[in-house]
Amino acid sequence: MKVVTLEPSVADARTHAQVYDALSEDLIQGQIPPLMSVSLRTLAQRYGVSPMPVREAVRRLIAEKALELQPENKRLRVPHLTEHRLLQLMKARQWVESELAYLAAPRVDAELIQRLKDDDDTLMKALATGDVTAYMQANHDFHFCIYAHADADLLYDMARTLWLQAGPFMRVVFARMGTVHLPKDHHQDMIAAFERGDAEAVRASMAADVHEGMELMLDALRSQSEPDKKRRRAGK
Amino acid sequence: MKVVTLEPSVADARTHAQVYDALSEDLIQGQIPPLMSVSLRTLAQRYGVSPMPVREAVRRLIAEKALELQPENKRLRVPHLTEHRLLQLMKARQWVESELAYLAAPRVDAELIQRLKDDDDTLMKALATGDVTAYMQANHDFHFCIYAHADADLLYDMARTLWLQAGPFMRVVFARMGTVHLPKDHHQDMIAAFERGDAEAVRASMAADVHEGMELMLDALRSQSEPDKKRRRAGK
DNA sequence: CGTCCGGCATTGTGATCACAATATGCGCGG
DNA sequence: CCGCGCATATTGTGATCACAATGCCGGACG
Repeated sequence: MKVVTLEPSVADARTHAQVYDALSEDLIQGQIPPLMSVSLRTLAQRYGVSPMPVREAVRRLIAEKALELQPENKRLRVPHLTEHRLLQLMKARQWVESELAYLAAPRVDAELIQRLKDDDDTLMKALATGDVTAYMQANHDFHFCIYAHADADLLYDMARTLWLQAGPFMRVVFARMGTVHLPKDHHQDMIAAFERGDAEAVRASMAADVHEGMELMLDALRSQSEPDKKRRRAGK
Repeated sequence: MKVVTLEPSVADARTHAQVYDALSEDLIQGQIPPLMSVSLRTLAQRYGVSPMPVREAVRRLIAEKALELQPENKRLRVPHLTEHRLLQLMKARQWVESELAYLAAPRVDAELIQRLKDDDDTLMKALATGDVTAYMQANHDFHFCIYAHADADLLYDMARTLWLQAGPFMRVVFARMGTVHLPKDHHQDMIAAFERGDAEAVRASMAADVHEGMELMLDALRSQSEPDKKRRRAGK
């Protein structure tokens, strides 16, 4: 596995925090597929640090259910999403993220609007070119630069945790879909609602957007049923 | 600080998990007041283990925001609840816990009903005698034996995390109130709704119960304003 | 050729040590 | 009596080692 230099910008930050940031970004972007096994020493080597800070970062990610410790194996891996769990994720995401959008609505400024439009642009471009990574990135940025304006750190962290859980599987789905399927652009509606200052419409758009995205994942989960039990390993 | 032997029943369980369980129970019960400083070595001594498993347990509790690492000090303590944060906690608790109650409604059996009645009994007794600890315990049991029936582990864990954050402050408030103030018994309504199988009524009762409890905490937070800046230490 | 089994490598966990940063407590000077 | 500064203790963090448990791989046997 490729060695990644982890954000040398803030040398002051604690190592385990840097590892956490790097690892969680990889997970949200879906760089590490579901059921992939990882190990403390492997990750330590990957990020060029000792196993110690990795243990702390991983412990936190386990608490956030972005990683799991298999009870029988006691080995570390990226969790698999069951339909049952995905349904709960959908409910939670719908409430948390529509609430966040609702809270952000009265606080948006022209700068945010422009940024949202730009993000949506790059998102559409990524869809056109079939660049899954760019799509994931743009979609993430679109949502979270809204949430950052809600001035609600607790809800923000809840949303982040939920994305952390959905991330790996989201990547798989969108990669499979080939980015062909673009159901309807709730993002445009949302931007328009922001410009009108219509908080309720913003909330509805966000709920619809999340619902549709998760519905896609749900379909993919149901269709794939039981084709593969492949347990990919971390080694190069 | 008193030394606590941590659940010798399951000797197989990992030490850090036992420490986590013990520590989180103490926090939910409000045994450790807000702004109390703790330290890895102190806790290790308290539970009779080495600092290592404590580090892991604490790391998880930090992730769940039941503990915080002061950015300036880099020292460990129980977080203080601001009004801003408490409002978010209230919103989140209302949604998550009323949803859990709603999901549990069709799954209740006679046994659960009886247990809820018993719990409510001991809760009333605790109120009468002014036993804050017993009240906290009974109230916690009442709520979570409902949530356990919802078959929704993700939402259940969200609720647990929210209680973890509210716990220490809840204790302070109820201790101050002297358990005198008993606004209205939503628990009775809820039990009745469970017996009727009226899921919507259950949801409403739970939302009202949570709302009222948090409103109490909100009042207490506003009234106390800025009386004390005491920073209690962990030492005996 | 298939299957079991035995040894080796790798895993997570816990303990202990080192270290820089900070708080704490004591004594001195005012 | 009160504030201030310095020495000491305590803190979180990271590194390294030990160990039991499990996975993995290869050879031997049927």
